[in-house]
Amino acid sequence: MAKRAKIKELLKSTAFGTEVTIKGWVRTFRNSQFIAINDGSTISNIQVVVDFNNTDDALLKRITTGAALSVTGELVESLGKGQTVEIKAKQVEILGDCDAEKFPLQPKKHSLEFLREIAHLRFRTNTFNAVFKVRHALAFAVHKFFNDRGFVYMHTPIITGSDAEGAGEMFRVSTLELGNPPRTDDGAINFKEDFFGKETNLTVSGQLEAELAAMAFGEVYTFGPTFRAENSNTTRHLAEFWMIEPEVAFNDLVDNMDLAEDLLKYVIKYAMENCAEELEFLKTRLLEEEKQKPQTERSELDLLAKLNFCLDNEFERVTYTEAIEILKNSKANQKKQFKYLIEDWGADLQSEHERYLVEKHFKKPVILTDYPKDIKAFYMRQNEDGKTVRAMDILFPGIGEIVGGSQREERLELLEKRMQEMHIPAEEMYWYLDTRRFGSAPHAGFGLGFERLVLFVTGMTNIRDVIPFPRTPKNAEF
RNA sequence: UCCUAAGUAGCUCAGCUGGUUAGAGCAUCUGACUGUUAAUCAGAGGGUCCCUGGUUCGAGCCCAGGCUUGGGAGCCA
Repeated sequence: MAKRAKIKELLKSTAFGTEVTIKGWVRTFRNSQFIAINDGSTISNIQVVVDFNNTDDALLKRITTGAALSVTGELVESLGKGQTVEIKAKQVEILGDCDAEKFPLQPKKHSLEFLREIAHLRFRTNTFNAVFKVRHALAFAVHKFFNDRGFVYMHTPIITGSDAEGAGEMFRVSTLELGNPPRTDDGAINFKEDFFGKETNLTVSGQLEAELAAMAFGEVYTFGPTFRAENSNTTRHLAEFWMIEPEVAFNDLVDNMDLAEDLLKYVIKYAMENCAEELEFLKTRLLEEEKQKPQTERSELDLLAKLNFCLDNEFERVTYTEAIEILKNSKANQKKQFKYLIEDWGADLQSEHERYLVEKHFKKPVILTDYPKDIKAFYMRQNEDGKTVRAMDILFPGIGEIVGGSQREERLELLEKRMQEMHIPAEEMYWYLDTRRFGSAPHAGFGLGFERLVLFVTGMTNIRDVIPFPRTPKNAEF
C-alpha cells in the first residue's frame, strides 16, 4: 500500500490517474456513495467516491460520521460541482468504528457551549481546526519574532516560593496531608515539613525572574503557563493561561511600546500569511454569527478587515491623564451613560471606559501610559511628578487589556520605599533587589496574554474556545 | 464574588392562564432512491421536563433552597 498522502496536498494536486492512500475521519457520508474525509491537514475535506454496487453492505454500514478510515484509490477529476479533485475508491478499510448513535458530533452546526462540554472531540470540527491552527501559528510567530531579534527564551519557574508578585490570588503547591497537616507549637501549619520546606505556589508571572535574566542577556522573553486563582467568570479570564513576557535592559517606556506594537503586528501578519484559509473560514463563521445580532451590535469591519486595519494603523498612544480628559468631556459621561462617571483624576478605568476609548473615540488599538502610581504595581518606574508611574496598557477592541507593562524602577532607594509603602516584604525579595544593587540599569518589559491575542485574531468571543482545555472556576475537566 | 437570563429527546428549541397520553426541526434506526454537497423521500424508536423540598385535587409551568451554564460587572493578561 502506498504511503499516506496528506489531504492538503492532494487537493492541490493535478496528478490525475495516480493511486493514492489517505487516512482520516469521516465528516459525512452522503448517498451511500460520497465520503467527505478530513485528516486535519487542512480545514477542507476530500471526497471519496465509493462504488456501492460492488461494495459489501456491512462495510458501507460502518462508514459513519466520525469513523477513522484508510482509503486507497485513484485520484481523479471530480464529476460533481463542489470540488475539483476526488478519490475513486479501490479499497476502503475501517481503522476505527464510530457508533453513530453515541457519537455526539453530527453533520450540523453545534453551539460553542455544547462543544465546550465535549472539548475532547471538538478538535474534529472546522471551527476548532481553524482556531488551533491559528493558535499554533501565533505561538510559532512569537518565538520567531524574538529569536530573529536576538532575544533569549528563558524558562522561568512554574512553582514559585515568592508570594510577593502581587498579581493576584495563587494556587498552593503542597504535598502535605490536607486533613492532617503538621503543626508548629503555636498551631500554625508547619510548612518547613512541606516538600520545598516553605510555602509554595504556582506562578502568576515570570516577570521578576525575567528581569534577573535581562540584567545579563540584555533581551529575554518568557512564554509559558501562568496561574491565577481568582474567581473570575468572564469571557476573557482563565485560571490557567499562557503569557509572553519580554524584558529588555536599557529600554525605556517608548522602546517598550515600540516593541509591543511591533510584536503584535508581526504575529498578526504572520497568522494572516500562514493561515489564510483558516482565517477566511473564521471570518465567514463570524459573519454568520453576527447575523443573529441586531444591526447596531454588529462589527463594522469583518475579521480580515479588522486585522488589516490593525496592521495599517499606528496604535494611539495617550497618557492616563489625557484619557481622563477625553472621557470626562465625552458625551457618554456628560449624559451619564457610564455606570461609573468620570469625575476625578486617580480613579481606575472601568472596562466601559476602556471600551469607549478604543471602540468609540479612537476606533483602533490604544496604548495608555503613565497611570497613577496608586493603582499600579510596586516595580513600575516613578515619574518626576511624584504621582504617576511609567506604565503602559495596550487595549484592543473587543478584548480590553491585551498587554500590561512598564518601565521598571531601577533606582534602589525609590524601589525600596515603594515596597515599604505597599507592604511588600523586601527581605524575601533580596534577589530581586540585588539587580538594583549590582549594576542596576534602566529596563522595561510587558506581559502579553496569549489567549487574548488568539481571541482577537480568530474573532472568537469566549476565551474558553481558544485554549484546548480551559481551566476556570468549577471546571478542570479533561 | 455581585447582577441577570437560562436548564424540556443525542443537538437546537416550542410548550398557552397550573388540567387528559409533553411537541417540532435536525440527528439516529428501517426502507426507497443513487453524482451527492449538512443529499432527498417515507416510516419508526427516543424524555429523571437540572436536583431537593414545598403549595395544590392536580406542577414542565407557582414558591424556597441548591447545582450547572450563558451574558454583564469586579479582579486582570
